[in-house]
Amino acid sequence: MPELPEVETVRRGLVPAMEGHRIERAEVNRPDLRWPLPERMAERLQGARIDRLRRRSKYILADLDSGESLLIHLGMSGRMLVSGVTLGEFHLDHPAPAKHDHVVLHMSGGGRVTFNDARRFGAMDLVLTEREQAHWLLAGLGPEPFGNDFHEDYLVEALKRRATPIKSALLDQHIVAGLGNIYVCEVLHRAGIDPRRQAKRISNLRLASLVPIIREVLTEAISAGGSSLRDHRQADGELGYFQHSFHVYDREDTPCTTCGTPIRRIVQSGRSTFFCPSCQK
DNA sequence: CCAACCACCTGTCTGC
DNA sequence: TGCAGACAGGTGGTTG
Repeated sequence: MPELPEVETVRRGLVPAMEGHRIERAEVNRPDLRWPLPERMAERLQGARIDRLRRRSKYILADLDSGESLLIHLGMSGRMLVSGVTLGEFHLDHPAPAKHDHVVLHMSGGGRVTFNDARRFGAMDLVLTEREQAHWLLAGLGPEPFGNDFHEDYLVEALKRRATPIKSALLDQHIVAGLGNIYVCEVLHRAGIDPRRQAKRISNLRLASLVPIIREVLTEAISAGGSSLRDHRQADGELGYFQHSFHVYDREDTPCTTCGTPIRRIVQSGRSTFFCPSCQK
């Protein structure tokens, strides 16, 4: 599922079940996700109250009253399913146990959060909240797209000597955190930039234009509840609908919404890139 | 610094 | 229906 808008959507979906509630019991069905779960994770979680749910890049951080934060990454296929809470008029019933339900958090208040991840590229760890910035998974991350550290001068400086294709540069989490394959493709289409172009061969003006475009695309995607590919659902079971707003991603051979030229698919550093060969120069 | 690969896993779809 | 192969929203790592 998860680029920044999907992770943010998941975070918001988890709030009613988790924030302000205690973890009565942590059920661990598989201790090996992408990496082994932290030592004694179930015991360290049991009884802890979750004071706040935050997001950093594509990570969710659940701050516990024990002074630790539970760090969650969804990888490619990870999902967080919420049940046992009432949202407006709808009660979310507990689902039947499913294949790949690796961790289940039983919350006070009757809520339940199920981490399901078929491919097990996802991860969880516990980190001291006040030291989280030094955590090896977070330490190297670039600025948040919506943060004050992400601005035109920063991005121009970060990109203007890079020989790598702009597509690869924007996927690089050291440069800006949170973009993934979908949103990089969409951003470059909106910016009219050829994904194959070397970052350093793009004018400062055009590089700077990426800042507001990145924010626009991500904002629109978050408003839509993210993108639901292949029927992946959000935390409350709802489908995001930003996929209906894609201009290039997963649209190979369909006409460009701007000029009608067929969208092309190429592979860059092992990932599919979709772009309009006519609008993007 | 960078490109090109590999690794980690499972599920789904396509073409034969 | 079976089967092989390609592909999937991520990311850490090695090699040249």
